[in-house]
Amino acid sequence: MHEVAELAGVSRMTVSRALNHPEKVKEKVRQRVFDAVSQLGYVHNHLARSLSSSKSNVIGLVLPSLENSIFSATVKAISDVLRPAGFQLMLAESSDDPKDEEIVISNFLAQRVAGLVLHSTRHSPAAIRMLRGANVPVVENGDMPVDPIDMVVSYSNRAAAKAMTLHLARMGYSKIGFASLANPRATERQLGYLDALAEAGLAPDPRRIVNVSRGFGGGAEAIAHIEHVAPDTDALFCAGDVLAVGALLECNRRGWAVPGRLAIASFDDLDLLRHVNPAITALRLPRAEIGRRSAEMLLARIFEREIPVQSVDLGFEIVQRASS
Amino acid sequence: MHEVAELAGVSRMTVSRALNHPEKVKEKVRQRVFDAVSQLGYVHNHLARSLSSSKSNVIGLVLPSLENSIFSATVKAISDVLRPAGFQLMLAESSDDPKDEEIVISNFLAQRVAGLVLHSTRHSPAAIRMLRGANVPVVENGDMPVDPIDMVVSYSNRAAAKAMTLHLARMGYSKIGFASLANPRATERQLGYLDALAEAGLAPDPRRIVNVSRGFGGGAEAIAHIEHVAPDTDALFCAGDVLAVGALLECNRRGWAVPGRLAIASFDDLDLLRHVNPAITALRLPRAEIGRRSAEMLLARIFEREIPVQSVDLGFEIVQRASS
DNA sequence: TTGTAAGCGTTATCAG
DNA sequence: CTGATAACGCTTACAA
Repeated sequence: MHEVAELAGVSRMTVSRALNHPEKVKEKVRQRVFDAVSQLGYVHNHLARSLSSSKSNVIGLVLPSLENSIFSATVKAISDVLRPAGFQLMLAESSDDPKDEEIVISNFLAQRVAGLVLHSTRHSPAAIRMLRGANVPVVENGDMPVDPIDMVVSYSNRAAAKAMTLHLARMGYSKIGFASLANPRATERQLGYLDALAEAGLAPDPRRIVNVSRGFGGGAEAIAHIEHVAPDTDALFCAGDVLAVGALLECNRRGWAVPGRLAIASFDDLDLLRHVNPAITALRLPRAEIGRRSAEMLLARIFEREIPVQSVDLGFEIVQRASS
Repeated sequence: MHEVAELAGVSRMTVSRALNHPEKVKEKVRQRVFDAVSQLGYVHNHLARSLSSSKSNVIGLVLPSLENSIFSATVKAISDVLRPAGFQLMLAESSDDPKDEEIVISNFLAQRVAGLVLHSTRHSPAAIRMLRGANVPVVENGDMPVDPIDMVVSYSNRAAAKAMTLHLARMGYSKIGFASLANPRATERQLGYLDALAEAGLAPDPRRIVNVSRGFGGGAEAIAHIEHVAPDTDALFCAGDVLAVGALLECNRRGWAVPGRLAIASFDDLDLLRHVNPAITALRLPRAEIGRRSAEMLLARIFEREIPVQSVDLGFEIVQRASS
């Protein structure tokens, strides 16, 4: 920057201003500075800038898993809002483990991120303490938390699962099964499923609830479980889209009619669900909208604009298709 | 850090040492420092650390698209190598546009990233100049580049596509079509497809080459194209896994026998390909290995260790399944 | 509109 | 093994 200043015949301060607030520098000087910058191939040092101004332009995002395609819509949406504002995205994985999340958060705070998006609502006490102490804007994403740290943009897993189960019940299915996964969001969904059974006056039957592994294979596991343990199950609600597709493909393989032999419904609506045969009934969740709103709320807070609400429940939508 | 030093009764320098090189500080002092740190809830400032030491602990990753699930295996693998080494991952999207990539790279350089992974091999001249000038370790990923910037970990799109096409030819298919996408990797794959036709003595037929849109819908578009423009096509090689699944599902919908009416093969091997009916023949690419090796090479360079090779071609594998 | 001086929070360097 | 001092490259606050 020193060299740029010399070449442009101004002080370093003027270079800084030309770079950060071009409008505060006379047109002619600004041009000289920009010319010098490109002539010297000067690259601004954001580290020094952030340190000096105590304003960072990095946002941290913590995802339960980097392998899950479900989150890519959220990531993309966040990134799309951040880029034009000149912010960068830092990514890390919590593996749904509060201890791992705590480490990741502490690293992000050490990087002095300007804001944080956490795709989870379960945090270690230490993590919560750090976040509150750091006075950094935080958006939580994965569910509607009971005791939010700061801002929230999400939907309720429990309410959504309940709505879908009730939908199946209203369509006449009375022996509804649930294929679950080992993560806190799936656990909430299972509670919603049970809520709905109670409300619909259907007796819950533990034989119809099965925990399976992630991925398409999990869906096949669920079908095998139904066949052996509760063959009279007439509908299967899957805690994840990939599971639902796996289950459907397994039914196709076995020649089970869907929905004749078994109806299938999915939590979350991947594009794929519309393309399989039959297309799968699903909960459409506003993944992209969640990312967009999260980033916008963060930026609003960073620029000290008013934010209308601290907590946004974006809801969900049931998409009825041929599989139920 | 000042307060930590006071509470521990040492100088700031000793705190810094206790944090960064614990072994260089007497056990007793170290303990006092750590106690003070947790008592005060002190969070190390990596910005200042990086500025002062001119060593950053952030790696930048540029992906063509944040929405493509194909890349998640690479991201995950990179992250898994980086975390234990204390490095963070910064993410950005190039949209396969060299101009966008240039902006993203310049932002990363402004953040003083310690290294860069570029999932692309086409860069703007300005970007190349910046990278060379910055003297930052770079790994290129999406293909084997003709003129690498620095290090390379990849496979050859052209060679892989050629191998798969030859494989189909050897199986007896003689009217092989190609469903392509509008990105540089798909373009290379198309060249490989043409290479193979030439080598197999099959005449290339432009009617059998179709550019489709991304996603499952693109696969259906390809099938529609074949039906109307080149109905005697006996095998379809898809430039992407999602395309291949879309094509297969569309065949199922139309009642086309696969591979009887049309064989299908995929570039890239998603888990899903094994679960559809019939399972789809695919090229298995070492996505995770690419991420792992890329991160390892970057770290080796950063720590000034010897790297055995600058450029690694990890190859590919043909997985023959029921669809061909 | 531009410049001067001080400092952001850390670490490199060298002395003790 | 520990401490004093001077950077690191920029911006804030104020002065001209």
